[in-house]
Amino acid sequence: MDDEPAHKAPLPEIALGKVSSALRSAIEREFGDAANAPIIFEPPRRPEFGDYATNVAFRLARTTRRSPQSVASLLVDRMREQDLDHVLSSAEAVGGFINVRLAAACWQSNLAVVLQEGSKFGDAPANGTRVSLEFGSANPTGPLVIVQGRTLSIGQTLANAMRARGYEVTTEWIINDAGAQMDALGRSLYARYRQLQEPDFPLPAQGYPGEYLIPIAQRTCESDGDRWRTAPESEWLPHFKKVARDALVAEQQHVAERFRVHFDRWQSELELHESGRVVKDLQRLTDRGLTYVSDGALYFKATQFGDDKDRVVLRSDGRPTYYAPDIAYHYEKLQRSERVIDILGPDHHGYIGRLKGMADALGFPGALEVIIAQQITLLSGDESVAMSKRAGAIVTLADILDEVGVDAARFFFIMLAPESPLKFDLALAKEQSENNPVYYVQYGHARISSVFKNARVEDVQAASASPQLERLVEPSELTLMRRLSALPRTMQNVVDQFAPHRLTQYARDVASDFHQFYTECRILVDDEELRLARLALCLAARTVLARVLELMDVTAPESM
RNA sequence: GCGCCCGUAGCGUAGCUGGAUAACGCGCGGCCCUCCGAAGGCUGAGAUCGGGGGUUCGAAUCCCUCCGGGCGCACCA
Repeated sequence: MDDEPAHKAPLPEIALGKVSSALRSAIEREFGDAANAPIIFEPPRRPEFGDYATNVAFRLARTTRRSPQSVASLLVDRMREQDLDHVLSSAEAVGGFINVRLAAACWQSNLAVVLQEGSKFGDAPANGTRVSLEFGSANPTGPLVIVQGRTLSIGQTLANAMRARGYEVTTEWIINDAGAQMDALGRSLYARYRQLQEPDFPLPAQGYPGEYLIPIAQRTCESDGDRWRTAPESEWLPHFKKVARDALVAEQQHVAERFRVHFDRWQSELELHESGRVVKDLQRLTDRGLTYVSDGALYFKATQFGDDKDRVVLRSDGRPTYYAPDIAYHYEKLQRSERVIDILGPDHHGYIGRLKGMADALGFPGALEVIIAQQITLLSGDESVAMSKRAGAIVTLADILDEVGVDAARFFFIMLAPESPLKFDLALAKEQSENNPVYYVQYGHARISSVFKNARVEDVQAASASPQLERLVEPSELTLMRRLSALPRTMQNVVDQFAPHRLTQYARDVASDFHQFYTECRILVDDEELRLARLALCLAARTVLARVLELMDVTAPESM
């Protein structure tokens, strides 16, 4: 039972476990094991209700036919008869809830752990689960636009958090470089190329009118001259498709890196076709009797796996649909991962059914999870801004980065729950970038750093060795310590719920608790024990802030 | 018509497996720098949680229904 050194108070989780088992035995003694209600302690909303609270008395009230408050009072009395002084500073029954406050020493022990683990605090050991996380995957027909900023931010932050919590994550992007849209792209580039000589040369009707193809056309002209002007389409089209595709993919990769988003794999759809895997994996479905031919087209029996309707995979002319290479792509991902996660835009939510159905059909039921990131409405003041590539009006992600910077953009894009629509007011983002909450958090980090600059070097070193932490008893100190201890739980929550916005919330909470502590407690006091203890708390707070910012790929400045 | 997401203070949002007086930021009113960074802290006003039913000891949260807004329902990608 006593794994911990005797001189140290148990960590909060362990202390809470002791409180729980004491409560459990009190329940059994009073009500017998017929009343086996689960005891769940959770932090209450309001701090005056203690560190943790449980509603177990409400559940017991029914079976025992007593009021929740009388049950809670009785149980608290019984708990007080047990020796819990070393873990509990108070326990009381209020309105049917049982509220407990842990001994300050438990939080101080936890602070020592933060100091000891440093930048690793919050990590979980490897759990042997391989995760494929796909996001981004914009069509290679234009520059990345603002909408992609959201999926990129969510995806990368989720990947960071999952890795920290022990998952083996592969981030991936599929390049949709096959199909009719690439013909349209090739023809659009060709038109831009011709326009260098003949300004009236028409853009194709279904093409991409954005000006971003012009510099690519100019480069082509510089390298190739006008040799393509007289060539037949059968010759120039494959060339221009490839040139446009390569240039745009390179630019997308460049912007992603600038946005601090990194992909482990870039999968070309064209390559899936050319390697024969698309056809092979369709055959796999056919072999299982999961396809049929109707009106000359090959259908996958998606309705057998919960989809609304069966889905065409091969058109009546033999060409595969968009869905076909996705089967090959997902089959490969499913084979090498325990979990496959796709982050898609809202325009793809009709696609979820057939994706999951396909995973089931291929023998991986439940392995595929889909996150839908809702739409961004782009505004400038009161006016909406067109974002359609086909309309030619583009606000690129690179533009946004130029305007507000990577830090603010990354933080902003994950501030809202993914399923919540995001209104991005360009004018506001430009004018009020200083009001962005990211600066509040970064300021906290810079402020702590500043304290260390003012402190003596020997003190800072001594502080990292967990000095007299029992001197930390002020309310604002305890609040901050409790907050820091929530980092591992918060990170796990981000991972389990696909909720990166909890990270931004937590970062603000940590900064807020620190600022309050800073206001109420002077750190560099004459009393050496107290000074070192408070420096230790600052060190831990800075560690946690830096960690959270790191998970979001936002910089943690020493000064600003 | 069917499906998915959203509707919480003037604005933007949070609210995790249902819990105690619904939280945070911006904006608005007031207060706090002889002292470690005021990009900060404290405090006030401001919410019938879109409407109506239901389940429950208890509902912003779950169920039904209606109303708004967005998106999707292809042999497009």
